[in-house]
Amino acid sequence: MDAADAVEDADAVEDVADVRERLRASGLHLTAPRRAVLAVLASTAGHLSAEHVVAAVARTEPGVHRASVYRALEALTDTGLVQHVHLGHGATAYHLADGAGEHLHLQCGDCGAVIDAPVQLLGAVRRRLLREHGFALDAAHVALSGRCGACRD
Amino acid sequence: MDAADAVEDADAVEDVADVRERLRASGLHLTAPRRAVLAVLASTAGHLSAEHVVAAVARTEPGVHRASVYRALEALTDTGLVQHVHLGHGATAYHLADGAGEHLHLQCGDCGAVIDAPVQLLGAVRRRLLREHGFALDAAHVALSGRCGACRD
DNA sequence: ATGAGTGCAAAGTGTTTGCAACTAT
DNA sequence: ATAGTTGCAAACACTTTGCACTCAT
Repeated sequence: MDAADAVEDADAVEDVADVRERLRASGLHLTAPRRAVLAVLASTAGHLSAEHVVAAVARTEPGVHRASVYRALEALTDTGLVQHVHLGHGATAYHLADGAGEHLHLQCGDCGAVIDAPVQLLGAVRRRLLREHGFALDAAHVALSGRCGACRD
Repeated sequence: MDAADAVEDADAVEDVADVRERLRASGLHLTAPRRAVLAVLASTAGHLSAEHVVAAVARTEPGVHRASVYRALEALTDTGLVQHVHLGHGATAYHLADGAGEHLHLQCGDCGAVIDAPVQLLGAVRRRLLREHGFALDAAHVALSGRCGACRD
């Protein structure tokens, strides 16, 4: 996938046919709960907890059960459409997989805010961990903890 | 305080009088649950979940309640005697604050193993985050996620 | 048609809290 | 004496699971 379906302004996951296609590749169906979950994630720039998604989905699709949202998030993660970050403090956060590539996450231990940062920030560390510890770092999968500028008054 | 106290090795946290001193500095008492929790942490090199500590404490001090262990871990953390790491997968892990200084943690997403690594590994990243994002990284507070050498086969 | 997916209720972790009784200082 | 602490039970937040039914394909 390159020039043809290259990344435009429009987010690829908002294209229903494309989503159905990707799900089909894994033998999965495109259902109302999954569509609703994707819509919620697409409508928010930030990182949402599963419970937050549950609440948001309830507004447009009142019939959708909490468990279905959790299962939808899992299925969409498996297909690569959605990604999640484990936060030290609080619940797992979900966001659409942006075509641009992964980003890593900084979480403020005081206010809880999650800040995005470029992955390459840990590039050198990743190489060193691999070489010296045989450890293949997945930098985007957990948020780095610390204190944000606003909270360091 | 019995004769056995004289036999302890150099580890400061194993010195009961010293521990009492540090707790006192915060107006805290040295109690049976707290002593038991420290003993458990001192007897294990690795990182223990709160529930693991609960189980271990139950062996020597059957009367100690689960809630007291959680509260003891919190109190001991506040005084700096104990530290904890948030793991992406699974419960928070506790360990004694080693006088040598902090170390950071690598967790394998496959086998769950927690590997220690030197803090300075993230020294450059920490400086850069502070300068470019105003973010004060606490590198030891969450485990970095990835896949360990043994699981990459 | 048929396997994938759903809603529901219920259970499972991991952790916290209100409160009366207790104890280290 | 008097904070600080405990045990207990119950609540808590987040997430998973078994099951019978429904739906996308």
